[in-house]
Amino acid sequence: MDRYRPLKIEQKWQKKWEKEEAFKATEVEGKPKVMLAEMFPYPSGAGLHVGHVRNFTIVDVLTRFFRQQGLNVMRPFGYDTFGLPAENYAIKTGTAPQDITAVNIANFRKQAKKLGYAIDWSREINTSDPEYYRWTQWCFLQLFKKGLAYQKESYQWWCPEDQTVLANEQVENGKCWRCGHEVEKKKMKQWFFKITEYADELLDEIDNLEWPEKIKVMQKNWIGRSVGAEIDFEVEGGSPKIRVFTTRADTILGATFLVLAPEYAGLQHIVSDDCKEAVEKYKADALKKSEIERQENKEKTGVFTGAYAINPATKERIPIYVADYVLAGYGTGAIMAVPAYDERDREFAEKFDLPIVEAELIDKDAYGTPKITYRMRDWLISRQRYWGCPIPIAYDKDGNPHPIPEDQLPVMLPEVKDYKPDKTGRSALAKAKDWLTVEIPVKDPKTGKTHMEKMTRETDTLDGYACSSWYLWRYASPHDDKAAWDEKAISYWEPVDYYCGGDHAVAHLLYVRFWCKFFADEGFLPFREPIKRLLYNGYINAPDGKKMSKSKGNVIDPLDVIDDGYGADTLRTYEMFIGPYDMDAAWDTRSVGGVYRFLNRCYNLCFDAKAIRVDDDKNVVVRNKTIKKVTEDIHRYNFNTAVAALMEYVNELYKNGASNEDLKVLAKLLKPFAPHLASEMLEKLDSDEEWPRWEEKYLVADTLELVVQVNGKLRAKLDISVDDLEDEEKIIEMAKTDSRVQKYVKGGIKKTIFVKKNRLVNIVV
RNA sequence: GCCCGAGUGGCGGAAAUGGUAUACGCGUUCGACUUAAAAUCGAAUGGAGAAAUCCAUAUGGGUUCAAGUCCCAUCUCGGGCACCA
Repeated sequence: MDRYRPLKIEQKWQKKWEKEEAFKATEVEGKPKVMLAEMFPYPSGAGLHVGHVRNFTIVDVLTRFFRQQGLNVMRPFGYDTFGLPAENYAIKTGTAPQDITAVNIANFRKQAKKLGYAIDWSREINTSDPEYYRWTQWCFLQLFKKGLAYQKESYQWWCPEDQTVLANEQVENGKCWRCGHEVEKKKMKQWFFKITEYADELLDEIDNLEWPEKIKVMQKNWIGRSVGAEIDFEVEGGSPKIRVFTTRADTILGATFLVLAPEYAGLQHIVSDDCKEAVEKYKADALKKSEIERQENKEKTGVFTGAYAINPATKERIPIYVADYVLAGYGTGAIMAVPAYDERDREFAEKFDLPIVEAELIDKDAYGTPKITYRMRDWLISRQRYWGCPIPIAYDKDGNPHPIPEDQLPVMLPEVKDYKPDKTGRSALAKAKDWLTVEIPVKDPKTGKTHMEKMTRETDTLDGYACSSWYLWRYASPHDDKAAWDEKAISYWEPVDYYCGGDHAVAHLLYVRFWCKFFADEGFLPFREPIKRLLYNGYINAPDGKKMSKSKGNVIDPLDVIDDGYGADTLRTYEMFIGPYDMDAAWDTRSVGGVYRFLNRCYNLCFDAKAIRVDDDKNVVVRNKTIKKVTEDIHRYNFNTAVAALMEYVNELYKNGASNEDLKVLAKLLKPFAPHLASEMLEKLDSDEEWPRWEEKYLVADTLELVVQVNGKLRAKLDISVDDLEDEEKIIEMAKTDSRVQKYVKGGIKKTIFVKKNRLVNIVV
């Protein structure tokens, strides 16, 4: 008998699948489809890590499971290639990011093939391919046309290390999500997408999604809808009114002062002359403070403006302060302080010795107009970096932005020698002098005639999240040169049925939803939510329970596991067996060996002819139970217990022998997890791969085990026939008279309880 | 501080709906095969006890014939948000 040689088997099947294009997906009218995808990876130089393998294997198990059930399945693949690591490497070495990316993609592709994934390789996409980003630019122009891509001058997060602005979602605890450097606030003119336009729908539709509750809550909190009111306060001395936002308009009788954010527009008109110096100094200090300092020091600070407002409810004169605990970007940047009802206002009042009035509550609509405010801000999308999708905009001599005409797309990334941003705060694109000027057709509003005008190109590139906001739709027609996506193809395949990832809970997963709603409104998409079901998988940590990292030297390389002789099937099956897919798990090298032993046993069962037996009642029951358990477990994403059920089945077959049908079923159920070995087995058994069905009538054996409890404690187990289960009196009599039960019930029986479905009797004494 | 999760053997973890706690795997121990080792196969394995039995699902209460599961407190760990008016 030949022994199990994973690498040999795996090579054989991978070649076959490649040659046959075995997983190519085509639309078949009227045939039910399933589309699955993982969050496409950033192809780093380090290659696949065990986290990728977990993520991709979950998708692959479902892909193969649905294929075996005869559904029309699409499972594409792609690479999210724009981003800082490639650019930083380019700056350091002078190598073009295009070249580095090509090498990394080739490596990722080779590794993914080595894992035997059922990918339709004709649907491979890459966001930095001009054929792809041409359509990213097209998407931008649609948003621009509708005013949802716009420029605004305001204070923005700036990373001094990476020399670029960042979106709110990319600032973590006051630090840059990429390099970890502390971020600063800088007043700049930047591009935004108006995601707030869709805040209500993004919030309201969360409840209808089959997504993990955790992610839904995070998105809800991120959007942060507050229902309240805006109230105008007159300022003494004829200064413009101050409008505040509050969710507690009913507490207005207790409003004893106003507070403005340091960045409040029009602050200079309010401040009295004798306070000007102090206010200016406070404002300058506040802007200088880093976000970390602001977060760490929650001690209230502030300064009096010298001005007073009139409380419209009490008609009292109340002082106006400036303090950095009021945020410029939220509400109106001004609040009415009610120290009796708000903890922060009370702290401030106590520190500055301001009155705290326990006033009665009034009708909330008496003085304000209803207003809804969101915590979410518009999405800042311009980056002062080279390695991103160029923004298809040019400026005329007055600095007005004009869209690059669609027929001139793509705006190609120019070739440059030095990828470093220059000191002016502009990206390296500014160094491509020839590229910088462009002629754009402009329509004269008076004559209606079109003439060509020389303009200067935008040198910012798009946030990488823009590129990943529509890639799922590109999968429907990945080589389409007429449109970003084909209307017919997309209405067949999408929305995506299963999307799997372990990151981007708010950013990416909110942005795709936003773009989907926009393009649905424009008539380009026939659905308003892009992802039906989301599987959010956990991390795999090092054996010591800590995060894997190069510096700690605790990284497990999945390719090493394969090449050590365990093979891809063991690696895949192990990562499914490691624990519930949505929980973090620690790598255990010895357990990998356990899974290998299991697959080895499967191999031996199938290729050792001595094992063959004929079907009888007993193994048919076990077989049907296993089919049911594995099928239901995969439907519930309980991949770990599905593998455990297969192990139990194999143990049973080892003990009692396996029939031909037993082996076929084993191979079919195993295929989603260990496709190479299962294919080898099915070939030997001369069998198709069709997913087996179980029959309820085979799930019941003739004799059953009856559990007898006394006061809820297990005291005896009796063998009874199936027919006896119908006769409650007989069952209870059998239970009572059993010798093991007898000694506990001498004092008399109060009552008995019979639970038929659990085959259980409880005797209460 | 607020909002989510989660605490079960030596370890990773099982147990939809309250109904046989500890499936499956690792580890450990013993046995078979072998000159020997590895591999493989078989058996045992929550704790205490000679046994009958008793005690065990973070802790303390409660509901119930019956609680890992439901309710109320408390503790610990992980994640998210964090002056959002």
